[in-house]
Amino acid sequence: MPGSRRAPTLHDVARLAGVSVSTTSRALSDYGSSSPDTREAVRAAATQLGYHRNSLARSMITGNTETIGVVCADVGSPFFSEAVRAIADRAGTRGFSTLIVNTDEDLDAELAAIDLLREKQVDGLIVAPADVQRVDHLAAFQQEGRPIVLIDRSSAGLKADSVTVDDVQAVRDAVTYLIDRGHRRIGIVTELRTDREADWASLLGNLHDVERGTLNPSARRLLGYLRAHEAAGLEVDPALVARTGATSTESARQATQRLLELRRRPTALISVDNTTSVGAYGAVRALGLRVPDDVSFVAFDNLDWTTLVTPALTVVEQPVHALGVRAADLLIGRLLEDCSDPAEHLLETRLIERGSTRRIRQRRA
Amino acid sequence: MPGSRRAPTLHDVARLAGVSVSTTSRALSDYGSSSPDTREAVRAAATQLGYHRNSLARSMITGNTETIGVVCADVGSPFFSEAVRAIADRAGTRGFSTLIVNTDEDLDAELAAIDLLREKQVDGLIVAPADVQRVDHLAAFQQEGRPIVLIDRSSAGLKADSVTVDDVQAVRDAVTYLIDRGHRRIGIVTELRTDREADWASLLGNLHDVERGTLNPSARRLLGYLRAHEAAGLEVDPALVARTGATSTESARQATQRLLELRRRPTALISVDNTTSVGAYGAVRALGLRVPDDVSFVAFDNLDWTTLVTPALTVVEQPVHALGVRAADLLIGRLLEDCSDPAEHLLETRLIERGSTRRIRQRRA
DNA sequence: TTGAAAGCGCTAACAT
DNA sequence: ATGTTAGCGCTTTCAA
Repeated sequence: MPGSRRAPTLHDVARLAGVSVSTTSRALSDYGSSSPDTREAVRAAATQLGYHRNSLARSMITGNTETIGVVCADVGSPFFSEAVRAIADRAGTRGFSTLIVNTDEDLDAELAAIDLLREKQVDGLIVAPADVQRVDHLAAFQQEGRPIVLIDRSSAGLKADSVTVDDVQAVRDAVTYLIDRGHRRIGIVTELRTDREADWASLLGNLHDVERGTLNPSARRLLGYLRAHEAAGLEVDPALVARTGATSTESARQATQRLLELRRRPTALISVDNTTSVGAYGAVRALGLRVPDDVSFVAFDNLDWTTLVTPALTVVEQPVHALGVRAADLLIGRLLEDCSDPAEHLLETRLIERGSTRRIRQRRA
Repeated sequence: MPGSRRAPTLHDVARLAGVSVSTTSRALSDYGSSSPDTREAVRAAATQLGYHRNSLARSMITGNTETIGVVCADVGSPFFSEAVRAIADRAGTRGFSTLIVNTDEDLDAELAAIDLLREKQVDGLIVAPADVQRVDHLAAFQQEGRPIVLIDRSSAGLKADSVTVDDVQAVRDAVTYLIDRGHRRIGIVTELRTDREADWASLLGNLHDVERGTLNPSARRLLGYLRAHEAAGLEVDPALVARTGATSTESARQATQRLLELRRRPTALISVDNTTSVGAYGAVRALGLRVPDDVSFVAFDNLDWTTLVTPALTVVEQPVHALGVRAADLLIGRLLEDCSDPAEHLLETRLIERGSTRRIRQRRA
């Protein structure tokens, strides 16, 4: 590189200012004490040389980097990008930087990410774990004295703060909303990656034994769907659960398409996140179905586009920005002082009624 | 924090393995040479202690952190979130971490971001400058021997690689497409922040003197609009340029609404980015206008939702992911070896025809 | 208020 | 192949 001259160090500034390195350090970091005169002189020397502190060296001594790591599935997704935006901003105003790693919900990638971030000496982590049941690596990280805050998911296996929405309740409410409007065949499009989750039928038996923090979000949301049915005394037709195995709109589209081609087509559809919303709505459109005349639709997440389609979609809104801010605040709180017990922080969702659902007359059974 | 015992260092591992620190370092980093036996012993000791290297210490010596900084307006936006996703992934596979800072297109925030990243000793920067005309701080950063790659915008004031699309041409083509289909009153919704840009009428005079790298993207896209008209021998009615002063969909919505309420309403509309697309399309919907019967519509950026509305929108697609990958590769290339002259890398856009434009019969003047 | 000296955890010459 | 030594740039005792 051109102009690759060595960056000026404290030493250089000290020499120019005619004082010692330690005095220079004090004058610049205003810690300890230094006379106004020296401070002035040092500052002048620093500017003259274009000095910038090397925070690596500082971190080596202080033991913290003022950097937090964010580990999530995909910063490219609407959910995480907004959350990360909130995290980075909040952290920034509180003096912390943000390192990002994507995992694509892959556990191995997550392991590697944690290792990397540990080596970079991040002070703490905000994580959306790929699998809330496999969190040993996170526990190990905590054991090293570095706090973790979970976002979007909580884990029964980890004593850590978590910032989530009550998604079981959110979907339960949304499905109840549909049931109240006469819907009896409600399709749900959800992502179930693990075998245990895919075997959701087994959850039906012991619906209430399912602990918090043992299911990933989309499985939890399915649980909300099941509970709504149970509460209404309705059976769930397994055919109405469209499972996608991977995080892709295309996969969701296909699963939804199969659902909508059932002989007894569902009269309503609910999705559980951005991806399934886009995929499911895409399938509805591809089949030329009218919303809400042919099928009612409730989407998860209040994205821009849900107000741009006709009719605008009724959605379950998550306070995404607030989730990020809260996660950042919790983590930094722990870093700075707070030694209270970890807690689960639940933020409120909101069902925003728009035009994509309609009341239907129940057919007789 | 519980379990806050000091993390094991090379020293600890060395002692346990019964060799010197430098041997340990060599064995672990496989640099220099070490016998298989020692390597084995050292590895064992390391695992036993749960040793993890401190890359801060390493960076202090090697002089690089294997970390790149990304400075953009908003990781929460569809464009940057996808670009950042691509950057982080590519960088990750090449052994680099990614620090993110948002600027909201604010120059002061950008200045602060650069300072911060410099202190954190990032090896290089990928930047979407808030103002392509004010890049002294970026030049200074380069002077310190650290490379910068510009993304989404190039700057005449900076000798740096840039990865962009030819947005002038892209919009010019899109507008020409509309003109060819008989449109004579084409509205454009664009963001012009600087006075110079807002005074775009002056650009009309010396259309061809406008250098690359002196206009921000949305102004460049306006330029494409102007050139298309010029090439077709058409006058531009200034009333057809809806200016939004800030990056917000609401601002774009309002500007578009005013445009659509003109006595002589435009027969077609083009937007210049995500924000203006959402805002403009929202205005169309709010006014109850039909696309393309009442107004044709071409959106910039091929977002999910553009295929979910009816009819699906004709769009100008940018290869967002590829922009990110290329930017990361260029930067890392510079970091590793490449000393060639900086270049402007133009990736191709594509006009994807869908159903939102129609051919109209020209009214006689 | 200031300076000298120690050292954070590691790598890189240089000996051996 | 291994150990010794000397730092990287900074903060932080401790004495003066």
